[in-house]
Amino acid sequence: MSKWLSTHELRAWRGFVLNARTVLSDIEADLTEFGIDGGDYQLLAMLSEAPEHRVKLCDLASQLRLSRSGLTRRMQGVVKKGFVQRVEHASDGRSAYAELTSKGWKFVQRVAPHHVRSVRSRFVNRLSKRELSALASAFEKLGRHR
Amino acid sequence: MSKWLSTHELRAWRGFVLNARTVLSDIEADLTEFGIDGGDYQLLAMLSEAPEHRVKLCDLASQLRLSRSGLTRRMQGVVKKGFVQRVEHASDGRSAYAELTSKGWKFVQRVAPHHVRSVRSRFVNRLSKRELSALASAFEKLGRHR
DNA sequence: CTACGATAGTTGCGTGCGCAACTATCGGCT
DNA sequence: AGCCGATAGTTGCGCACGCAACTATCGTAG
Repeated sequence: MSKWLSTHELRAWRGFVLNARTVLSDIEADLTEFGIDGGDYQLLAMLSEAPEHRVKLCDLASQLRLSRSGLTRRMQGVVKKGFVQRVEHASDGRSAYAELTSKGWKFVQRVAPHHVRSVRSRFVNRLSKRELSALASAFEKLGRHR
Repeated sequence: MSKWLSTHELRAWRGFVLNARTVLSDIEADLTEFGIDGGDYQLLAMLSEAPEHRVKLCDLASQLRLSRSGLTRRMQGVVKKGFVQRVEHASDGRSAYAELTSKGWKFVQRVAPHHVRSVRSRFVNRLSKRELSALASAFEKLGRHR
């Protein structure tokens, strides 16, 4: 294991560190016409896929890779927009749920196809099948270590 | 081309969007003991590799995927730390260069091996050769579209 | 030479985030 | 029952960033 990165290793790392943010923020920019940003979309997407459209706040924070305080502020936004409501936990006075409202659910259904097109044109369609499946397994490995 | 993402496509996209930031900030966290963050390191690394250790500010901004104002603030930090000096352009009164000081150069040489170890342990070593080369070509493609 | 669009960099402002400190609640141990 | 560490969520604060507006300079067309 050399002191430096090999050419391949460096290309992968450099490409990743330089371009990852850019791709993400380009795709995020396509959401602004709907009045939300990427963080809001991720949150709504998580709730959409959850049973009963609700997730405990602390679980939501870790699924979204947000700090607890970060999620608190995220929630303020989507609650104010009427897409999510806070539901107190029945038996645990500390916890609460985030629950998709029907307005939020309709909103996701309306926006998702546009977002999917955006992800296709800026990400999926630019990559080969081989690259896509390598990325899938790579980021699953990288995410597992936590 | 379906309205939705296939399983593979979704795994790649979800993995990427959820884990990319985390990996980056974990590696960034390993730099705090040296008193800099990832943005500073990238800037210093760019200068280290440039001829004469100097790059025009506007080129530096685009290489680092920073806005011009973002670079202005970055520069304030590394200049104050004494790692970089600003050099006015001789014949163009608008432009200026960022140039690595000898202190900055020594600093990079000292920190780089630790950073490489960090990148290895949190990124390179967790991935297979196949995944690495797929990532390299993938992010080069994604970066080219701008 | 002058005028004007383009380019380089800075500044004011708003935003999203993490960290640390705080409050409130829970659950186990004695 | 009472205590205490762990857990859930909020708040104050600071930071890095982008956008838009601004200044200064450049280069070119007339």
